[in-house]
Amino acid sequence: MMRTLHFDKKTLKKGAWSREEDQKLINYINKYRIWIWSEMPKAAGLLRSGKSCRLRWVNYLKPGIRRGNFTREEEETILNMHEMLGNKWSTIAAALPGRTDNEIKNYWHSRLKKRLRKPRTQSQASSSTEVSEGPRNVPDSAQPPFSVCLSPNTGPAVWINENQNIEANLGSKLETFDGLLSLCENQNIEENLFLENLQEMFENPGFALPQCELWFSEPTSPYGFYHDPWFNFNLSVQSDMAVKEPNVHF
DNA sequence: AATCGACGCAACCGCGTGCAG
DNA sequence: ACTGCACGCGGTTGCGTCGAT
Repeated sequence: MMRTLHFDKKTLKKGAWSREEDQKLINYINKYRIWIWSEMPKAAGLLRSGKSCRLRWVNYLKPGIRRGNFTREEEETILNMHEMLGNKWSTIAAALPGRTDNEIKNYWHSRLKKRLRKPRTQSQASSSTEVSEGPRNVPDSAQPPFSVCLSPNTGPAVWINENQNIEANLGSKLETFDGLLSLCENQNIEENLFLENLQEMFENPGFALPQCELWFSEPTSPYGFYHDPWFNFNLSVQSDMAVKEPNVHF
């Protein structure tokens, strides 16, 4: 066999990437597209490990990567998904088109984590519960009954919050708003604001569920870290990525 | 103007997993 | 079944920047 390493580790360059290195990587990938990371650095004329090349491409050079400030909606998607999933950065990144897991992870550690420790006002935070790493430390009595994830890949799934991220796959796909209503009825989800918003999306001709990923959750803790309406109803729709991105898989 | 600490971000490291031989 | 490599993910580090003193 086997695939061989092409560089002595001692000769590999580390640290910040130069413009020239970036350009070599971009040129190579634009030209050949399909590669084996461990072999491509040599072919591209780079004295880097495949790992380093992959990281540079995935986190920085890949087309479609969005940089700069996170929107409020993105922040809330991160907060809600982190509450449900914990430090599953790649999963969270999949719900935020153009954002990388590394960027989300950095953003979490540098900004959002602190926000969780600082409830906005005294009245909004009735307890002085310290928030730790991982899923938000919400008192059990304050947990919403469950959160729902609709994914074209997995089908609808319910996270039962009392038991922390236990997934109950409902085993059927939702392709219509009526289907969603049935789901909510079956699961005793009360109709409220989020359903109205979802209906608009289902009825939008440009909206095709198989190409979308929806995340939403029941209104969050009454003990509250955030009580604004935009937080209580958080929804991220990932409808445009599959449509706009060329059908190329790296 | 110089120093220092906090912060943000890019990159590295180590580990788990999957796969080929 | 076993071995070893590549890849992807999450944790961590280190450097550059900026603001306070």
